[in-house]
Amino acid sequence: MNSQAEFLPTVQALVRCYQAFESFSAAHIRELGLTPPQFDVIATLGNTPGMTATELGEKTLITKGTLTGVVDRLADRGWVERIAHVSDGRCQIVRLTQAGEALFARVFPAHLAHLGACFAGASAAEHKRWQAALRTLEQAFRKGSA
Amino acid sequence: MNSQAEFLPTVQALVRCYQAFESFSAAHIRELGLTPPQFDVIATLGNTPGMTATELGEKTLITKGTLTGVVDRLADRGWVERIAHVSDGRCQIVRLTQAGEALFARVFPAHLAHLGACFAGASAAEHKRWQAALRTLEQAFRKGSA
DNA sequence: CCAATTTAGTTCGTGTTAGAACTAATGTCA
DNA sequence: TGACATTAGTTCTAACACGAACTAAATTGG
Repeated sequence: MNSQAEFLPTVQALVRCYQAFESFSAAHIRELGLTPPQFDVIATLGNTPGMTATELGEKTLITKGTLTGVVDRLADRGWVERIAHVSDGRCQIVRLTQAGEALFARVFPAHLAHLGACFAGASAAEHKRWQAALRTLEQAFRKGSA
Repeated sequence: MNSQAEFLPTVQALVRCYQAFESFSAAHIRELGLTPPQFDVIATLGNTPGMTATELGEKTLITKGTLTGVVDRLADRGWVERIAHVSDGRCQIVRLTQAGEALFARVFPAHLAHLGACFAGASAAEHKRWQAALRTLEQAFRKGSA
């Protein structure tokens, strides 16, 4: 056990860093007329032939109950469609419509550029450091939950 | 501009790390009978004489519209109370009740211990590395949004 | 082949989230 | 002092989050 909660600054730094990213990213996504989960779904479906809802949920980290509603709203706007699975009657394939592909082509590069602007001065070595730190920290939490 | 979106792995690592923390932390908080924002409020008010709702929102990163509802539910359960500010009629002080203090004494150390278990093998040097990385990364996002 | 279990997705309840519009109290400044 | 702007908090809407209960379709074991 840790004596004096010396890990608290680490946790706080993680939360603050994530919040900074989230608000920076979400503000731009909203300008594009989407919510963050909607953008995630569009970005995940882009350049694919579609996938099952379960698979989509795993990639976007959206739980299945929530995903139903997100896909509903995207389908209402004509950006995605649900298609019956060929061999498994329980599954359905979610994929972009033509309008969805057009949306993807418009918003995905724009959002990448928006994020990329934060890293204009970052070296490859710095990215390595960030990734190494984040991965060891992630492992600490996964180890804890095992 | 970055040539090939070399920053994407960094962003993905951040999101994955945060999600790992969040799900590990939230699962325990729910076992304690609270939601994460409720826990944040209780933890922030603990060992203080109370504070204004605005100040509480700044510390917990909960926006004011949301905070109204969170404090409502905590007040319904008798853990916090709203008190008129002495000199400023617009403000109110939110503080723990006696039951709230007892709750704080029970859940705050328990949750710290839960989080601390993740870091049983982490050295002080490792914490320094994590914090340094997270702070420079946070700065990148804040610089971007400036 | 059929009962029991598993899996995919929806629905439901409670709570959180952001932003915008709103009310009330306070400050500012000419 | 009185119009004007600022600040604190609430309310409202649309959407998301999670877990649990539910339906339907597949799979498995005997």
